[in-house]
Amino acid sequence: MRSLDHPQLSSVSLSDALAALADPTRRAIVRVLTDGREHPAGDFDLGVAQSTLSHHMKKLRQGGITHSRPEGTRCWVSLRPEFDERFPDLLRTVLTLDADA
Amino acid sequence: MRSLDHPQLSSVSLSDALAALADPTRRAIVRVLTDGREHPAGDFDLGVAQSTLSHHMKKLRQGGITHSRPEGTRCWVSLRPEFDERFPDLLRTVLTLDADA
DNA sequence: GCATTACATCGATGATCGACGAACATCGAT
DNA sequence: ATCGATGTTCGTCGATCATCGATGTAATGC
Repeated sequence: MRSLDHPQLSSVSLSDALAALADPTRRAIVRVLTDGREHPAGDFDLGVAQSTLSHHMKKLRQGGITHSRPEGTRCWVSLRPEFDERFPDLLRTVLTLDADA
Repeated sequence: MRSLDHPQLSSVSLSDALAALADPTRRAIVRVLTDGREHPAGDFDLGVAQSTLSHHMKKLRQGGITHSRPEGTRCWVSLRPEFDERFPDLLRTVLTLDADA
């Protein structure tokens, strides 16, 4: 798999990040990733077509939230640790609210 | 002016709220409102047409973030205090990040 | 009454969204 | 070399978005 685009965190706007987090499917992905580990993209069975999942992964990458590391036929996804430095408290706050909802 | 629609806070989803906050023009409106006072809608000169501003006001209402109170020919806009109970810390976190950006 | 003010709503436009299936690319295994 | 598995990308769809100008509406002022 060709390597994937990851924006510089400095070029990710708050609007980008919030828009990425505004979708419940994507928040579900992020919640899984909060265990701090890398997950194969196929781990996320969220009731959408595979191409749709790939679309959401792209949005999360572009929002600076996740990192995708292709390895062999698989694609390992994890949170970008620098996201928390760029937007402190945002992820924690949003995920906490989501869990309550 | 006919009275305006304000959703029950319980029926506002986190997705609704985040989508409302994902737009920079709307965040600019919210930031002004954090002084805790009511502002006439006309106070917000954000470089968009009047109809566009009205559209953003509607999105903020539907996101449960603001309250619009028509009085005479004017429309007084303020933050909904219950929003913070529904989504604790969200507004503060987002606005803090926006100010830094 | 009539004009003005302040805002909402309508209708249109072009962009983007989330969704899908199909096609493509890459890799591991046979 | 072929096959199957894993994901990305493409093309398309209907829906929604942000924007505008024009129109509608209700209250105020003359």
